[in-house]
Amino acid sequence: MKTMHKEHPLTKNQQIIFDLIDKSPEPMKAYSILFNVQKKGIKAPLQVYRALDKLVEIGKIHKIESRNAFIACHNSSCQVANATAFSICEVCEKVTEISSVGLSKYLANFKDKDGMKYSKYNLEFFGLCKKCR
Amino acid sequence: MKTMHKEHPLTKNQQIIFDLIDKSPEPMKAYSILFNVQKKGIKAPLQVYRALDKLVEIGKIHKIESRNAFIACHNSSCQVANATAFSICEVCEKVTEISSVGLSKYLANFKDKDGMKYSKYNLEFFGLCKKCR
DNA sequence: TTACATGGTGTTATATTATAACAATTTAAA
DNA sequence: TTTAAATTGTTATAATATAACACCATGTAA
Repeated sequence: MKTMHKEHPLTKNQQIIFDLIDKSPEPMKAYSILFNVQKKGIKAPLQVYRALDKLVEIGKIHKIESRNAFIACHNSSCQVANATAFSICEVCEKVTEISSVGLSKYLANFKDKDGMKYSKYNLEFFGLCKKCR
Repeated sequence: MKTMHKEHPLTKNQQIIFDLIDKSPEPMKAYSILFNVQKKGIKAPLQVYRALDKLVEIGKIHKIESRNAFIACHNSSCQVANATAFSICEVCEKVTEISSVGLSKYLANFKDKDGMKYSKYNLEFFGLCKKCR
């Protein structure tokens, strides 16, 4: 067996916000999330950001740093929470999580000149998606 | 001969801001830049952001997306403006630009399942630097 | 030369993204 | 069952970034 993951169930706010992001076909921004969950009683930015922080921490969602937006993890979750790669279309802004064994192996084993080894990485590719090409 | 780059000289604001970033041992944030150049007559955020945008565009500086901070390019500049990789220490926040031929070749040639080819990427590694280990 | 296109500047105002601080409550464990 | 840890709700505010508009400098074409 590889890694053990205690499956903490999500709290109410976390679940509401995860469900919303998970259903979304595109990355969602924090204040758009806030707007969408206000009817469910989540009224303040902090409530959103706290849930987002937690969801990122446990690997259920990822932050697309270049877009300040959040997307649900589609790589069988937690295992890759610390090793993320995305493709981003610069025209339509479609974002796709990349799952390539080759890529993740390569990056996980990458050592720089100082022999520094990394516990985590985030890679964002930019280009044109099929549709926009 | 490989690629031709017309060397547009920097404008006054661009030069002031580039010099500041270039001298800085660590990535600088926009409002810290603003504070530091106010004595030179740059008074508004927009003046800073405009210069930053341009400097990023021409490859003189890079944005560290996960930190919202800017660092001067140390990879003989423009060639790699669209292919950036950094190592970030999660304790002391030291950021170093990675120049690895292997890595950049690997990423430049990476194709995902859809055969999508990318014009650009940004990679951020996280870990502990020598000092902090 | 004139005109006109392009890119840069200066300015005010505002939008967007994110956190501080504090009190109350829930949950999980010891 | 009391204690520690995490979560919540709330108000206020910090930090990051852009919109809109008027003006100016420079290069190019008529």
